[in-house]
Amino acid sequence: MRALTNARAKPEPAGNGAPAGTTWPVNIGEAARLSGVSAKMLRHYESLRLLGQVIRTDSGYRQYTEADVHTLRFIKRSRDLGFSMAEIAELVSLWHNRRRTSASVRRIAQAHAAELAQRIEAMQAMQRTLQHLIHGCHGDERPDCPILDDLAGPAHGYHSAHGSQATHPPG
Amino acid sequence: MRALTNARAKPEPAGNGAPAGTTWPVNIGEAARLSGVSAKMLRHYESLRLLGQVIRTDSGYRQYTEADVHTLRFIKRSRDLGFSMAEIAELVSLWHNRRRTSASVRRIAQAHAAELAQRIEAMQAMQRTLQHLIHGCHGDERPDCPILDDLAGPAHGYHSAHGSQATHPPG
DNA sequence: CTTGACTCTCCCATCATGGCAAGGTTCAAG
DNA sequence: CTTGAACCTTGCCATGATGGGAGAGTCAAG
Repeated sequence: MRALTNARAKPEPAGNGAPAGTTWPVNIGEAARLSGVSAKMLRHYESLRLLGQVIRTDSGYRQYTEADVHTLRFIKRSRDLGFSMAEIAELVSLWHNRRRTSASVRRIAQAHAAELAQRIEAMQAMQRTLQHLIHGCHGDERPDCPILDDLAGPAHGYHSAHGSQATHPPG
Repeated sequence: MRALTNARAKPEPAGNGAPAGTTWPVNIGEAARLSGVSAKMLRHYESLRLLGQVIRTDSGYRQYTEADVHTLRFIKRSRDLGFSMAEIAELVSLWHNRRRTSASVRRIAQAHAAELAQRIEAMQAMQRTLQHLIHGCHGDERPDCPILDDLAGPAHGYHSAHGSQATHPPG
């Protein structure tokens, strides 16, 4: 038992973005290399139904077609833009659906961008406070430290903006 | 068996930030309320050795002192600034150590701020690309969509910045 | 046939957090 | 004293995306 179940007969010329001498379909390692996604993740994505059913050889090896690898690149690029797997599942589905509307795609992107903006803002708020605290700390060998004062202080929510007093845990 | 192992005898006046009639020590629920950290997390932090050993009643209930709650507020504030638990462990340790140097505290804050900056920048890069793609998508009922084109395209790394062509999965 | 590279499936870990279940404790009201 | 509500306990499982590893099977070249 070692004949391939599908394809592998004709070494198609490959016109996508793969190295010249690529013969399709490819094993998981090659698919990983071609798509920039780890083999581990390929299996994971498959379990999430992002790839449709991947064909197998008789011995159970996964065989990825050009279309699969193209989809994997799509997924990779989407991940790089921060989309969640759920969102990517939608995007892939829309990509495959020729009766999609660009509005539905745009909606997903917009929602993601909005959430991204929110997270960025939250992190920037942290950043601002941190910078303020860092700026106020002399950073020498002495123990007095406005950073600890702020973390410990009841000077809560805002940055307290004045010199340090006692900064030892009570008790 | 229901006498308390420790304390609870004298209702100390409480001079920290707790509601007026608070008698120390308090149960986990009250400590959670006072610190803004969930009871679940209190147990978790304890398992991470952030609190020292919390005292118990004979029946096993945790008893939090004012100092404990103060530390919990410290932790909460640190979490709100995005510090990891590992970093917080260090910060708490420094806070308790009166031979600390402010430099060591500052170093931790600085490192965190730097990582934060990096993550913000990465997200902003995503954001920029997304905004660009969203901007280029008319968002109507037609299927043509530069967003999908980009995700699918070999126009990789950058934003391709021109109109859509074929955007169907190959095969 | 052996060897090394590759692949398979499972299970576990991350990090901070939440949820649920089954059982014990406390305390006030009846 | 009993009962019930509200609280507490431990323990396990789940998240989301990813990595690591074990143990076993497969493949191609020497």
